[in-house]
Amino acid sequence: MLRFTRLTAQIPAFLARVEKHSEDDWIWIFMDTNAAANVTAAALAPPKPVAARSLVEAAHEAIRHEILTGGLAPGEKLRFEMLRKRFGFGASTLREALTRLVGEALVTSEEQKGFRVAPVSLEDLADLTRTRKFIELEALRESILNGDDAWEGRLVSAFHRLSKVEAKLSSGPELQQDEFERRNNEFHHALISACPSRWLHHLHGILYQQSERYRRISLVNRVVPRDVHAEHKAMFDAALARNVELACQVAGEHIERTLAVMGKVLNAGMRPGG
Amino acid sequence: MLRFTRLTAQIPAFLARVEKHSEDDWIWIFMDTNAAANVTAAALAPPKPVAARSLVEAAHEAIRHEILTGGLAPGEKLRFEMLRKRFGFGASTLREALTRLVGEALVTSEEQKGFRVAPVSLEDLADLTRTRKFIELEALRESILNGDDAWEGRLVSAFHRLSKVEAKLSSGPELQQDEFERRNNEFHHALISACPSRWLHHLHGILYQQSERYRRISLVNRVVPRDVHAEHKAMFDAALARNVELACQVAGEHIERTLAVMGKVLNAGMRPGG
DNA sequence: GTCAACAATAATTTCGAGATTTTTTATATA
DNA sequence: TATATAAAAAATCTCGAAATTATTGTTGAC
Repeated sequence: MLRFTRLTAQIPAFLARVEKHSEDDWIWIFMDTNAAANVTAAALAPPKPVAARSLVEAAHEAIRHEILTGGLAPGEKLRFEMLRKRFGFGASTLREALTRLVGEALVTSEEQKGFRVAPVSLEDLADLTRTRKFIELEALRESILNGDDAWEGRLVSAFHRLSKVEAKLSSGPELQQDEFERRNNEFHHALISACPSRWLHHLHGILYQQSERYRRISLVNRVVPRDVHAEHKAMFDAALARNVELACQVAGEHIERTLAVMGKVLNAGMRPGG
Repeated sequence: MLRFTRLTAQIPAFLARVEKHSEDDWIWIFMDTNAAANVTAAALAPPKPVAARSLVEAAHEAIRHEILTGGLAPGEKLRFEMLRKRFGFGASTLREALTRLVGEALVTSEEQKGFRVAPVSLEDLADLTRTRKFIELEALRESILNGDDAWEGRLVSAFHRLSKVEAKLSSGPELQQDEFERRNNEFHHALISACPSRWLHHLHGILYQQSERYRRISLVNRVVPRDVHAEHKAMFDAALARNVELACQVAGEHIERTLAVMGKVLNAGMRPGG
């Protein structure tokens, strides 16, 4: 855990402010990732709170967030000099953070030639979606069959929290995107949380994070009106009713529809080099 | 690529000998991983040739090999001082190699508390096998449906090479284990190589490497007689005949049987702490 | 004008020392 | 004896410089 002594000794450039909450033992580091970033005059996202136990973890989270939100573009070369200026970490620290991201397939690396943000493509999106559907439906099936009262409790809670932020999202500005992603993740994870297979969860986690990347691209420039809340509610109802076939069918359609929407956005907005 | 200047400048302790083959551009580094290892008087494995483009890659390969073959035991703490003495790499290099292994789930890490070899268990083996079957059969199905002449060629070649080493394995000593694993991998990969999904291949790769670890444990102390060659041949024949259902059934049984054998070995040989 | 060899520049990779944190040991107190 | 606190030891984590490699630019020969 980071203590104040640690933070005062080396305050990296990326730090916006530091807070100590009395409720727990964590130090919250608010990162202003836009401060040193070469972003255009777009609206600045609010600082993302990160409870980091080490600088490598902080660097990992910071770079991951930039990749997911597009601050670091697909295919972009990740030079250490640039990353050092932008985030304020040392070379070895950055290197280890990038290696973690390679393991998550968000970054590619070639020996002696450095790192790049993993590219995106329509083909990859289609393959990813198809594979995720394959994994997620199996996990959902097992989860519904194994779900107990605690599972139902998690599901009800997650659905409620998601519904609240969905309501805000449709009316207000796009400030809530990080929060929406968090709760969306929470809901989808709750659905399959009673699946007993550790490995199925592990694989699903990899694919889900990948698809989050595409989802955020299509979220910022939404072109197709869509009632996501109704889709989530249908999944929620079918799961609680323990109707395996219906739940899988609805979830499958939900994933497919996401592909359709994202496909349109990518197809319209992607440039050859991007 | 490593040049000789690089090697002569810093010859790590793990180097046994260095060769330059004229046929290609690689420098072959023969690592004597037992030299500095605290192994007992067990029979020394022959040096494993590794074509490394960087020291991180060499360290990654070396440690991975030790974990797969049991030279580093499941659950064992991986202290940097020990690794430095044993392999001869610097701290940052080792750190990055371990981070790669964490991405492959062969090593676990806890912030500020270091790295450990990932544990093994009967539960994990059962879950792993079940998940691998799920993924591999789907990939096999798609592969057979999409396979062209080139795929058949790869399959015939891989099966032939595997058969040769299988014959040697049953008669001779256990010197061929690395080679058997390589060709076994080659054969199983050839079977599904016509599956067009990149992500299915990616996920399968993760699971296959994990199961290799358990397989090697059961190989060194084989207790159940088994005609592996016949099983491989049945898979080979069904795949070439484009009989999807039969191939999947046979492959499924093959995976299940492997679980049964490994389960017996683990159950008999595993100690509480190991 | 094209290509190869060479020099200059820029990037990645590696190492070891110092800073920080965790773990162990010692000491005091109830 | 058990518990809490403090000092000592051992481990991890981080940084920046040095070594190595890749890339770019230049020159000269054909």
